[in-house]
Amino acid sequence: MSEKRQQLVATAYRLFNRHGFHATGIDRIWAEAGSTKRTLYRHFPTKDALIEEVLLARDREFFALLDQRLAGVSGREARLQGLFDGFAEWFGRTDFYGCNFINASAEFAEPRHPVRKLVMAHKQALLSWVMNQLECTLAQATALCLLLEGAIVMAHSYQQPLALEQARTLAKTILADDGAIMQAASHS
Amino acid sequence: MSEKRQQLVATAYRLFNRHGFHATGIDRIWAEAGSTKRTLYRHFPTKDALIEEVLLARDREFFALLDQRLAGVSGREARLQGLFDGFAEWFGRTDFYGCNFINASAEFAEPRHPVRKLVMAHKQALLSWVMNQLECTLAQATALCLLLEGAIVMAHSYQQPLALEQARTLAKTILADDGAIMQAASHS
DNA sequence: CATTAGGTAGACAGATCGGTGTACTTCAAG
DNA sequence: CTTGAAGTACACCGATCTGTCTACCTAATG
Repeated sequence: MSEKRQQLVATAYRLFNRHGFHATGIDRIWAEAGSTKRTLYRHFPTKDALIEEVLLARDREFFALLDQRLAGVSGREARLQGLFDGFAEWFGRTDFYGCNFINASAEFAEPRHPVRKLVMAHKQALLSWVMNQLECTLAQATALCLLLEGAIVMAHSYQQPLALEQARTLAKTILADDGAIMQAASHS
Repeated sequence: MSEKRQQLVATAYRLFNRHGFHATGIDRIWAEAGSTKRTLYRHFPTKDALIEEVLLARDREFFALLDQRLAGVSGREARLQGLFDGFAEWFGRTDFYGCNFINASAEFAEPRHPVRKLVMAHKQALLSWVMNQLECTLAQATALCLLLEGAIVMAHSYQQPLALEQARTLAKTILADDGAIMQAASHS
């Protein structure tokens, strides 16, 4: 693990968040990372490869943060609260620019594009994570993810981060219901 | 209203959807619209102005489609069903690329950018539209929008359009509750 | 000592970007 | 008949884009 490589990924992550993937030029990334173009291309063959690396790093960080927040917390309801507390803190950050993977979906729409596959893999991983960590059915986990994604959009596009609390209330009823309500609406 | 102008907006809308705003070049827009660069710049001073016009047109079309679907439908529950039916049809279209305004948020993050202001205006309009058309409280409308936005993300980024049916089930309980549940979680 | 990976510096390429200039045509309204 | 708006065709501009090139430096490892 090279130090320059990490700085390049971190800088790219920050710039991609702020300005988007296509609007961020390679030159700005290596310049702000305090590196050179040759070094960047030594580590990443193309810009797309750098984008993929950034998303992979964010995927790891994201789940690490969630795991860390739920570590030692027992009880399904308490763990649900921990999950939403984590999102609340995320939304409150000054460098919150929505979900990187939702944003990536906006710029890479073709289903066969590697970036798009990373998006779907990340979201599928989140679904599985919720199902495992909150010990619920697939239908419940899908509904919970729907609420979380909705809250992200409310925070980012509506600029209403507090809608998360409504999602939290709904989430509690979903888990408390033992899946009775959601089972009927599950088609996936 | 010029014919060429409409073709330019329609083509730009299609290309922006498929490839994103920054990844779509001006040259491709006028070429595929069967026009010329000079004509494009006669109608729109800059590319950003074209983007804004495209979003404004989509905003008008979006609410027109919703109004059309709810025309003549009476009863709050039936109107809610009509709204979700409209979204279901939207998700099923082959040219579904998620919500243009959510996507615009990904590429234009600065709050003072005109495009970003259009996004917030559109989402605020949707919130008001839901509140008026479904005759509900602000808290209920916020929760319903959260469910709709969540369903959009599930359809676009998760590739699970059927999660919309879970949102529909939750939405019914929100409206049936007469706002009791949501009132407690409302902070906005 | 030799090899190799990582980093630096800066030029360079070919393409594309958003946007402008000029000159000509068409056509409807005053 | 004249004016002006709309459209066409195409050259052109400076800037920026991703990516490659050569050449040299440094440090660790075998």
